[in-house]
Amino acid sequence: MIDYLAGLNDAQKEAVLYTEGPLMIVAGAGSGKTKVLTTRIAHLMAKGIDAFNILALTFTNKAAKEMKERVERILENRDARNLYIGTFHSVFARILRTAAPKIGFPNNFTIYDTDDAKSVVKTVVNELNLDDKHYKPNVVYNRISQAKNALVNPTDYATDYAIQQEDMRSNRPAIAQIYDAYVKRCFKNGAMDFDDLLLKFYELLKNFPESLHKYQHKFKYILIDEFQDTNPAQYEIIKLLGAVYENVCVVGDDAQSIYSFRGATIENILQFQKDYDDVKVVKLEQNYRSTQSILHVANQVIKNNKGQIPKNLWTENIVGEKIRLVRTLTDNDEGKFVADTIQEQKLRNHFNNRDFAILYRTNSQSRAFEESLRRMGIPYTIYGGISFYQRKEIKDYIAYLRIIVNPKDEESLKRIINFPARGIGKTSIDKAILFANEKNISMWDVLTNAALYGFKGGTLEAIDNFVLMIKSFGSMLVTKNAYEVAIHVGKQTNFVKELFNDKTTEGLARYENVQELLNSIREWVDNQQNLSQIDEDGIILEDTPANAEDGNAPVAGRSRGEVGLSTYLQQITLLTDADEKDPNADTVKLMTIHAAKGLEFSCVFAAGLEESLFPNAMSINTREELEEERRLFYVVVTRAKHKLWITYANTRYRFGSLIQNDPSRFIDEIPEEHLDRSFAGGGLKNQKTSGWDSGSAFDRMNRGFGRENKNRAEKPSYLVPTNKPQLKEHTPSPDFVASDTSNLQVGQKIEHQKFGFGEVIKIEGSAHNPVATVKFDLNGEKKIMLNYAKLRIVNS
DNA sequence: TACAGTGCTTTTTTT
DNA sequence: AAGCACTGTA
Repeated sequence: MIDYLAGLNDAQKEAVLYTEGPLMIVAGAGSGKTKVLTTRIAHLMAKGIDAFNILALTFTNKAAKEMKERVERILENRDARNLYIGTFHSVFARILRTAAPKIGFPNNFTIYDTDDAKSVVKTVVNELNLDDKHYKPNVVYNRISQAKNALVNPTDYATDYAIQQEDMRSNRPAIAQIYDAYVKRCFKNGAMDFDDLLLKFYELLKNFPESLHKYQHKFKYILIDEFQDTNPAQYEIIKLLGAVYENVCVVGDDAQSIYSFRGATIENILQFQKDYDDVKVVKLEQNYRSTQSILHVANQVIKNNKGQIPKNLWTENIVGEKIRLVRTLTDNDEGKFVADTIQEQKLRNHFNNRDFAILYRTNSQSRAFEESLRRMGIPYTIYGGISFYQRKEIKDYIAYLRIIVNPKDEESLKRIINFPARGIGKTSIDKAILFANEKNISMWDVLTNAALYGFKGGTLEAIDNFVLMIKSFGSMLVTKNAYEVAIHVGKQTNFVKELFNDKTTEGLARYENVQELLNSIREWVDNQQNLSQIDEDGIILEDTPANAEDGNAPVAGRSRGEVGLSTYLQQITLLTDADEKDPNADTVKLMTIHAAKGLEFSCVFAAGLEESLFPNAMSINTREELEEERRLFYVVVTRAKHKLWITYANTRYRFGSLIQNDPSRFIDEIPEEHLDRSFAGGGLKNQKTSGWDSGSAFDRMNRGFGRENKNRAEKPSYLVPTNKPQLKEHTPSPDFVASDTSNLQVGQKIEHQKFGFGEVIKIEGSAHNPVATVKFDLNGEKKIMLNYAKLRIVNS
């Protein structure tokens, strides 16, 4: 083993060597947190602790994978394969896979992703005869999720005064009822949602002393990553697991707590110190990642938050360059600027694509960057957005596989019972569901006795055939692996053929996606066969590299679980789109700031620094929300190693119409001496010419981002006029004040800060979201969303 | 029953 | 701008 302590600073060493008793590591951004965690694990094992007794929990698969790999690298052997390193969700899911019957769930329980869960909410809302326009699945599901994360069960929910007050205030008094029905329905379906994976594991520990005892003694050493993002459910689980040995090591940074919307509470950091008498606290304050400039900016901004844990993050790195603050006229210009700058930096400074990240607040911002990067021929990868497994055709295919494993799963059953069309129409489906609800049995139970429930003729025949088919698939589970079953299903159901026969472009894409799914299942089976090993719980240890020579052959005598469909389904639901992508690929990375937590890049573009976008309009109502936005800003700044650009646009498209935003308040919090302001794109004030091709704009821009490109012959693309109508800049009246536009009428004259004077010629859209069409004297007709735009009514 | 056309909502962040 | 649900038509 290599000398793992070499290269650690004093604080890091202390955190590694303090192995017994509760330990809290306050790890500033870029302070070597992962290094400490992985070294600590290596140290534990060097001391002779059995890998089977070490549990490390992370929030993302990515983090788990990295930790596993780095421990292996330090140990230089394969002992790491026996460590429990994984996300909260995946580790608990694996344990629940064997323990589920104790709490009334089948071993083969289905894991519902967020879409599935919302679909169940919708079903339940409709069955309760409530209006799903008012009880929006999104809203209701979030509420339920919050409750679960706070360990509030339906009964508590219904009787908690504060919660009920809140639901009354939003005029949704029936959420308690929906929550109750939702839980019952999931139970009936033999399904757990993401939150249940925590909640049910907690219940297992709480209600079954023998289980608690077992895992308390199994996990003698516990490590928790990103502790600031744990929710109460996770906290209580950790507390239970660690209660005997108290060897609990938590690592976190209160300044990077950005998941409170998902139920995380910083309180856990304080609670941790209360729950154990003698918590050792180690602060990691030396930053190895960023330049001094970047770090100063981060430190200065976060100072505006109240009540951070006092710490002094410092670095020995060079001062570095100033942060470039770039204003553009539109979101598209912002995209062009970024793509152009990347191109230029690659040429001048020999960066690779992978050195760049474009980070933003919301996923919808990716489009402008995507377009401009594509136009420049710069390879990029977008993280976030819909994952492969969320595509409709993939979800449908997987619904078949789920039904085979767990026929009680009504959500999946409804998806595929009539696709491909087999003569079981909506009327029949509704009837079956009705019977199921009346008798409190599953829809599948109704279908298997269809004749009993009065189904007749062609419908009865169709149902019987369907049931027979699914049952025949089910009988394959014992002898066939996931791939064999999946292929068989695709053929027998005509699912693949149906897609193949659709020769439209989309149909072709769907067919290819399904082929890709099948390939990935085969790949998974191959991998599992090579390297799976099963521990005494029957829990499969994932991602353990093949190593036939060391005699660790897969444990014999088990069912085909390790390559079986059930295991496959369990793990793909917990996969996110980030897990499908290679982080080392030489591409520019595009992702939300949330998704970028824990990552670092040489060059970072923090985009869309505008009021109402960042900080987001949804999060400026309370001090707590705003501070979380500020922490988010702290996170994005500290992702950068060498160069940081902060960009914002004066106008951008939202829901198809233009809106105008002020620069983010966070920009004002950056010390001016660290900033290098510039402007990219046309529309300079007092500029008479209409174009973006004016020399002065170009000069200004040059001054803006560096002298290097002075000799540049060609104008960057965003300075070249497009065939779009040019915006004629308007200087707002000195007395410009936005008017109340709730009663805006057709025919009224208004002034817009950017577009100038104009007349309202149409008002459409809904009452909550009115859209005015305005004919501007200078700039022609534009659609303006009144909820966002600032207009001054000139006359009435 | 299927689908084409219409109108309405959506975008905060995710395991 | 786009996706979704609803409606009316064939």
